[in-house]
Amino acid sequence: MLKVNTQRCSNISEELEELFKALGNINRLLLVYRLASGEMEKVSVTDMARIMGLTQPAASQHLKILKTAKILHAQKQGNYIYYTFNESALVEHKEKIDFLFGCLLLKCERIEPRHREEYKR
Amino acid sequence: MLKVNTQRCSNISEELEELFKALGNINRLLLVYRLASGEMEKVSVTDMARIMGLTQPAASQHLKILKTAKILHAQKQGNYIYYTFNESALVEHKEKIDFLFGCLLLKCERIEPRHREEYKR
DNA sequence: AAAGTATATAAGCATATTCTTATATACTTA
DNA sequence: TAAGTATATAAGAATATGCTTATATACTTT
Repeated sequence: MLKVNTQRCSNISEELEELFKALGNINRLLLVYRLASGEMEKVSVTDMARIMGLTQPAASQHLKILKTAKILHAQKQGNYIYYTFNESALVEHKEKIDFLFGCLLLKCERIEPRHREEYKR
Repeated sequence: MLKVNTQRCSNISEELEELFKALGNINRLLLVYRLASGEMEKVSVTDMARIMGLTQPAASQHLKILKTAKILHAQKQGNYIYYTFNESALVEHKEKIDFLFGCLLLKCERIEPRHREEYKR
């Protein structure tokens, strides 16, 4: 039998829940893609509001959620607070996702093919 | 400059939004971990209701969300409809996540270290 | 056929999320 | 100092999510 630490799964679940919730919003996810694509390397509240067609408080609230979930972090530069990727935290997030999908895809391989036909009611 | 297909990012965003929303709920995420850990290899509505302490309709609704997001799929076996991992879709989900985090972590490396000190208001 | 079991769905309530407007704070510039 | 700019937060409205109860469907067993 595949041995997996159940306690670790439970802890990681709570940590991943926040990450998935933060990324489970189209405005936040599109912003992350803009940063990831290299289109822009940092974003201020004003930038996000303009780019995503949001009001300033809405953008501020979205960036706060991304910061709390440790996807972005804030750095003051001149007159602006720029949000950029929180590299160290993102590496940890990726490790948790890889652990989950690793277990999960390994598990798929162990299920017998004869049980795989889809059931449609 | 790092070249990334912006249209692909936009399409993947909408696909990933549904995945992240589906996984951004503690009951659904814990269930996925139970399946991923090997603790159980399939789950019925009745199983989920019992295990997670939910009513039968609540479990049915959660499993529907996981099915719609192509994380699980349904297969009838005997008296039960069992939900198991949707392997082919999960492989695609993982590729999208790897694409996002790949761009994103690559982007991190390009940001100069001097801009990395955290700003706390 | 009637009763029991598994699942799904509808409708409504409770809570959470996302937005808005209004306002506050910090800082910069005229 | 006063005005302007960037950001945050508070409060409330609109919408979405997650639960409940009630009921329907499909199937199995007595």
